[in-house]
This record gives sequence, C-alpha cells and structure tokens, in this order.
Amino acid sequence: MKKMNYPSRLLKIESGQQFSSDQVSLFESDTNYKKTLAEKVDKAITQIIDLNENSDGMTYSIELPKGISHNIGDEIKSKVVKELTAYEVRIFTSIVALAQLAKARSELFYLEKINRAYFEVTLTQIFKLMGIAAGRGKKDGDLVKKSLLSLQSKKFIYHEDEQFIVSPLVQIHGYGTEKNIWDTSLKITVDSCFFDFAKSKKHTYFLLPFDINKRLREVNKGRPNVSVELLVKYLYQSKHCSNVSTVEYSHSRLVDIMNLSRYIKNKNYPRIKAAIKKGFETAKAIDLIEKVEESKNMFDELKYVIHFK
DNA sequence: GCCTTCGGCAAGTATTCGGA
DNA sequence: TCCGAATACTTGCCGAAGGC
Repeated sequence: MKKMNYPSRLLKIESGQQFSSDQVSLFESDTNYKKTLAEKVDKAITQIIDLNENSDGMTYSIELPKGISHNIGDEIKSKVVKELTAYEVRIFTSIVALAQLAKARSELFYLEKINRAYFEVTLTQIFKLMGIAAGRGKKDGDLVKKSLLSLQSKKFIYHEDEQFIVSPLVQIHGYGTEKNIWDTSLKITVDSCFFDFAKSKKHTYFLLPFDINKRLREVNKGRPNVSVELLVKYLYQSKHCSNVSTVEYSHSRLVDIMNLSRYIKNKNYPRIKAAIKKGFETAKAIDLIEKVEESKNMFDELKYVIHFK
C-alpha cells in the first residue's frame, strides 16, 4: 500500500475551514442556530479554564474555526485558544495512516454510540509514519508523546448531521507506563471524520503518500511550518480531485487554508508571501508540482496557477 | 501627527551533531 | 545509546521608518 485515503473533512477541520460560507451566514442569520453553538462553545471554554487551573501540568485548549464569530475576549482567548502546530498536523497524517492499516487488518472497531473508531498503535509505528528513523533517543519519544497529548487535550468544533460537536479528534485511553515506551500498545479512539473513506461518497477523500512526513522532513530542515504542511495536503487534494494538470488558488484562499491570518494579526505581512513561496518550493521539492505562475483573477486579485507534475 | 508597515531582536521549538 | 550543544527555523513583540 503506497498511498492512504486522507479524509477531506479532516483536512478542513485541521485548517479551520469546516464551515462553508453558506453555513457561516446561517450562523449569522439564524438566532437559534447561533445560540446552540454559542452555548456549546461557552461550556467548552469554561471546562478548559477549569481544567487548566487544576491541571497536572497539561494545557487544554480549543481551536476556533474561521468565519464563526463568537464573543470571546482577547484575555480569555489567550488562555484557551492554541493554534495547531506543524508537528500536530504530522500526527494527524500518521494517525490516518495507522487507522487505515488497522482497518485493513480488521483491527479497527467502530463504536456506534459515540461515533468513534477504536484501534491500537505503538510509538514505533507512529515514529515510522512521522518519518523519524527508528532507534532514536528518548527525547524524540517524548516529543511525539507531547504532541499526542497536546492533540488529545485540544477540542475542535465541527458539525455532524444537525449536531454541533465540540470534542478532541484523537484520544488516547490508557497510556502504558512500561519501561519500553516504544512497543507499548496505545489504545486510541478517533472521531468519525477520520474514517469518512469508509462511506461510498465520491471525493470525500484524497490520496496522500504514506511517506509524506518523511519527504517533508527531508526537504525542510529545522522547525516545520504549519502553513506549509497544510498547503501540501491541499495540493494533494486538488491533484486528486481534478482532471486537469493545473489548478488555481487566489491569494486570499491561500491565506485562509494556510492559516496565515496569524501574520496579519501581528502585522507581519512580508511573512505571508514568504510562507506561500516556501509552501510552493516545498511542493516542488517533493515532486508534487512542476511550477507556479502568478496572475490576476477577474476581480484583479492576485492568483496562483499551479502546474502539477 | 497619527497610523501602518517593516525589520530586527529575543524567545521558543525542532533537528542534527558529537562527545561521553 | 544518551545527552547537551549547536544549528536552523518560527514566532511574537517593539521601535524605527515611511506614507497619508
């Protein structure tokens, strides 16, 4: 198996794009809808603050999707909102791959009542999919463990049928305390958005190479950039879902999907272009795209025409 | 003169390297 | 194999520069 089926829905949640503009306008116009969401979010925030105040060294947090305006003060936000790191994005990729491998071995179990899937993994398996060579030191193990823990203490907001869900996407149940951290089996449950591929809907997933994290590590040294990792996934999605060899992204769309508003917030505008450039350079380096041309769309806005390999 | 933007700095984070 | 140091890169912040 060379490629995994990556659920499009998960990618949307990762990049804060889980609500369409139609849904966003519904939140703004439909008071009932808005109230339901606000109540859920408020409840989650209270819970997070509570947990953080009485915590065991863990930091709990929430991801707020784009377009959903909610009255949360900056002071509260700084306490509860923590953006996804590139490492966490890579963990998502690894977990999707492992869930799929478990499914192929009939070792993935769907728990209907909580709409989650259960399976078991080892740190060695996660390591391999993170692209880190086996037999590395304790420090690397701690790093992966830390990201896993950070992911499970992070709540995401999304939609399941007519229901709002505010919940972690990945949860680890029963961490092994054995000395051999590498081959201890970790009991994991993931939300249903991890296994959308099980349904027969067309284009609810796209193909992503199993060794994508390894390739990304090879071409980019040092601390990884979350925007670059997200763009690469979106480009794989575009390639999978399109019959033509080129695809166009407007500048503002890239700012959205790459979550570049963090630079706008700090007025670091040059970093936006730099991040986009680095994203394309990375995609070229992993042989995903051939070249990118800059052009203008019908609204005279900057757009990028991407030629796939 | 005020506001926006830039660029540099320090702190934080991930990775590699090399000595014990 | 482990651990700290060095390296590479990101991020947040703040003051200086520039435009209106």
